[in-house]
Amino acid sequence: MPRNKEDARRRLVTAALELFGASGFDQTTAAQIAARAGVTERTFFRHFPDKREVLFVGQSILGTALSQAIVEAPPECSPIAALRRAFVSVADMLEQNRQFSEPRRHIIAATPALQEREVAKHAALTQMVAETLQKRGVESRRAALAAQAGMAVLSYALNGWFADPSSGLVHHLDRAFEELQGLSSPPDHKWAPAFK
Amino acid sequence: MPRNKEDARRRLVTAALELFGASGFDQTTAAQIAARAGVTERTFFRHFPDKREVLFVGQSILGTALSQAIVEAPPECSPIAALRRAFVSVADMLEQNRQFSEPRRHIIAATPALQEREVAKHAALTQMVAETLQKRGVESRRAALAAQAGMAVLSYALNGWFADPSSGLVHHLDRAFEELQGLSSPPDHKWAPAFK
DNA sequence: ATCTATATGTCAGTGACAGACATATAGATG
DNA sequence: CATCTATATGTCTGTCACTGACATATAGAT
Repeated sequence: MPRNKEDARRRLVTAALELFGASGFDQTTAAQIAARAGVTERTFFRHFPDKREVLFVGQSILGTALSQAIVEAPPECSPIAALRRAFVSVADMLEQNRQFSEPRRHIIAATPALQEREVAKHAALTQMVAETLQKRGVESRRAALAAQAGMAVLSYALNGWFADPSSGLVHHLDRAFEELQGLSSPPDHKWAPAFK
Repeated sequence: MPRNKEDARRRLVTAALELFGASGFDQTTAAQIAARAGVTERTFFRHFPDKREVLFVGQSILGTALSQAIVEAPPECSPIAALRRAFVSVADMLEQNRQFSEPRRHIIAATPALQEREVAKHAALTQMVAETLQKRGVESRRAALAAQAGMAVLSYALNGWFADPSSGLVHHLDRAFEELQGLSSPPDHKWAPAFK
């Protein structure tokens, strides 16, 4: 086999992360990333279909893990309950990657074009979750609605966890699902209505 | 005042819609759109920050209409109830634009780059909705969750309405909100659990 | 009739990305 | 050990999205 492909990929991701963090996404050229990684611009675009994509590796891993967990949830689970189990099952993986996703978040937060891509990835993941719910027998459009509500809960929990990592991600997930149930209650108790 | 600006805008949008529909988004160049509209490529990019944006005019109108309706909902409304009122209040506007949004949907459905932009616009709208809910006194992250669930319901209803325009959009909205409530019920009654 | 603000034209340049073709290297094969 | 091969990479060239700088045209105010 030829020159080490995966290593070049890793070098490209690392170089991109560093340059984006230092100079910003728009001010960093694909050629610069390639140069720092010791390859050519053309090689960069052989590894990633476009400049943004270098920041979105590993999304597919999360997707397949989620899919598998959803399928394996007990059949008597409601759609939301199945999603809850799945999210808890990948919490560990997410907590592991925190050191990588932390700087990534800052770069994305500073770049509209990257936010657009992230939102799209989120939507794609949601789509995959919806299709997996269908395999459990959930009707198509109902599955889509459940997936969107569930992924909203996941984002909610992740935001809370990024702000406060001291309590684990699982704890944030529990609270977030309780919030979803409380959403239709009148706004009397102004703060979280459903927990202690 | 100088040459008619708004008219050039409209010609550009029309030309883009026609060319995208005929040849596809990727195969259509910005210069071609400009030529058909009787202006220069440079002028195209003075009216639209990028090539995709020509298909996303009028989103801001919907946003402001939604915001206003949310603020004006009775204070005793739950977040979801406030959103429901707001959606119903813009249903008429949406039904009016159907002839425009119909071909637009097909073009977007055939172009990943446009789907990405649409998802982003959807997210931006959701963000605006969340911030408006906060003005009603809904706590920040709870507002975000409600906005996402609510916008999911809106999409659900719009999809149903596009597939079956015979019953009005308001009817689809009613059904969609009932679906949201039924999401946490066990999957016994396989079809919509909450209505008649 | 002139004057002005604003829309548009013109020109040149940068950078993302793709096709075509050549070259280099790790490992299989003899 | 020499060769051979699949695959990764380099090189070159081209298209197109998008931008800055500067010139020009036009509808309306004076």
